[in-house]
Amino acid sequence: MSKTQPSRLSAGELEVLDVLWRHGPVSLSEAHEQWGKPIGYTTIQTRLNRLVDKGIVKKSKDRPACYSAAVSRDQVSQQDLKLLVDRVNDGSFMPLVVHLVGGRKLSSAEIEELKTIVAEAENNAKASNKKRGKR
Amino acid sequence: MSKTQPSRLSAGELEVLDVLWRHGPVSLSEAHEQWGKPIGYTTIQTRLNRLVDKGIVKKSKDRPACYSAAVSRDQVSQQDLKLLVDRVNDGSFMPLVVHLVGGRKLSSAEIEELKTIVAEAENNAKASNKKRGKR
DNA sequence: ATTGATTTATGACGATTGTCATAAACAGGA
DNA sequence: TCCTGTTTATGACAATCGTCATAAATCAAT
Repeated sequence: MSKTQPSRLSAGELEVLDVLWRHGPVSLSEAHEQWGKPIGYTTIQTRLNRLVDKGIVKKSKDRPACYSAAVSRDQVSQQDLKLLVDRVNDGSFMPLVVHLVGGRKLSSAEIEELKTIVAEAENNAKASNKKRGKR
Repeated sequence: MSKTQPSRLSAGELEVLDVLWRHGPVSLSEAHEQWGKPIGYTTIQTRLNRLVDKGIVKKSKDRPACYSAAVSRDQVSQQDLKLLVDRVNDGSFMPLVVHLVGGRKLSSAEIEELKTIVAEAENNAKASNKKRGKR
């Protein structure tokens, strides 16, 4: 009875979460104001409540109820990335790195960070080789 | 009249594509054989045909018809990655790189490749700085 | 030509998602 | 208390997706 296919959030669900991520806990009417494009009031209500049912959004008991994200942007991001690697890229991740880093203008700060990341990865590799008695 | 939300393929759709990506053009029965887990024959038929309607899979005219992917793994991967960056990560990509590279054992070949990628990114940055008259 | 096997075409059904309209509840002021 | 504006609860409907069963069409070997 394991879980079924862990699923990604739909584009619409992400839209909702995005509002919550940007403007912290909000009431339904606030969410509606922050929405940006035209959308029915009850449409957001329904979307929010469905997310609440899924446990992805928290709803306060008070009135007007406050909705807040129960998952962070990073959590969703990492989950999605994992799914992307596993389901689409058949486990390989380098193509993703290439695509992320290539064809994009990087700031020097970003380049520095990348170097750090790679250096760390290198150290890890060396360390684990040592541990296993390789050299 | 722009496009609506460009949508990601569902987990099930990716399952179908994965078979096509692995075993080139296949007939329905071949697809069914390659499937792996138990699934109804016509279920695959329906899935395949729906993908054909979407233009994501090609169906040959002959009989038995041959189905083949109309999009590559990389195309889907890149599209998905873009959506992930835009919709979930609000445009920022470094967290994704960090997550991809960190917490994973890398081979020395992969580390070399990463260095190359970073070096290229660095050169690009320098080049464009030069072009813009900076230094 | 007949028949048994293979391949296709259709039609269905439930769950999910996106979209709302209506209606019911409630809260604050006149 | 009664009215009005706000907040919630319900119910609906269409599109998509996953799952198949049936039935029709076609092929291949008698």
